Amino acid sequence: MRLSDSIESFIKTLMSDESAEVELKRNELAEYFGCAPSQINYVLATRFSPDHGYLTESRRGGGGYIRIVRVVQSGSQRLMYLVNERIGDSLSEEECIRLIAQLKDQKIITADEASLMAASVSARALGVPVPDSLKGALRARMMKSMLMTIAARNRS
Amino acid sequence: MRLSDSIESFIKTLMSDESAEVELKRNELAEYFGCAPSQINYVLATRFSPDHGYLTESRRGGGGYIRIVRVVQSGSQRLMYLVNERIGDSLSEEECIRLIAQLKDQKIITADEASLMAASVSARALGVPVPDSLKGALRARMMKSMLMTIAARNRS
DNA sequence: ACTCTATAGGTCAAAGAAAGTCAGAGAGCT
DNA sequence: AGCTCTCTGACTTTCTTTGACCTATAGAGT
Repeated sequence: MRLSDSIESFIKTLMSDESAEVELKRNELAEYFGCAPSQINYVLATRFSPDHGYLTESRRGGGGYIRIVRVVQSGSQRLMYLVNERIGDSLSEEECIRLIAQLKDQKIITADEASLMAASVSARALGVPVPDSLKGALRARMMKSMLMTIAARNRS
Repeated sequence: MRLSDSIESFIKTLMSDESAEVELKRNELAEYFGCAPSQINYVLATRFSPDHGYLTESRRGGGGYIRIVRVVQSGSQRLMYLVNERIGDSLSEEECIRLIAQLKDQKIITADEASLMAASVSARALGVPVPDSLKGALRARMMKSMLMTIAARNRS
């Protein structure tokens, strides 16, 4: 069995009891598995990425930590479809507006949240000297990031 | 638990009873926590700055003190201040997070809206090949755009 | 009033404590 | 062999904590 797989399933059992969230110390975990600390980052990158349905946050320095949150759960089908399939590498402002409107219609987000999202991807917000192709990429990433956090809160 | 966190919450419980103001002795507090006095300044700087919604004043010499005041502002005042004065041409991710957390604490936005905003300005969302200086500019514009949207809806 | 001194608080740089990054070595397949 | 996935180690970045040195103020003594 691969080390990465062991670490992966170890983390998953820590999370299994419905809490869907773990906090761990990178160095302790590395010590426990007798590997380099950066191995933990590798596992995070290859098995706990947003595409896998997880969000991670961390803090450096004294008392640092890594927190992993599981996001995929039954209810968020529509959101995960958007994140993994519908939204590719680029979105126009119009496409964003359309998707946001749909989410509002489906009551996945509130009207206030919809206008917030629209504001963030608006031409006004992105009015910096950046090529249009990159703006599209930016919108796609922003939308995915926001949809993931919506999915994260909807799990319950 | 980090020392800084302990000191932070200690100060906050001192303030919690709606007085919105505490006065303390730097040396006494340091003694109580068994740390260097300058540790208190660190906590003040990193957790009780204006961005965090606090003002501090102090006096040296005999009978010296440190006073911490939680700033109370109406929602629209706060939003206008942020848009017109605090946010300039550029913001780091950390600054955004701090300002957003502040708005949530003051109940100007909901927790869900806060995480949506944080998601949109996160490094994950802005992870396209664009120079850092432009990312800062982008965050500033996105924040303003979103805050204006919030201000607009609150006027009703 | 004026000076002196004890008593606060302020600053800053350096050490300590975690986590992140990335290039390259190793291992398993086809 | 060549490709892809794993794994490690050196180096980087960020956050915390401490200690040495600096500055301001009140009050006592003259």
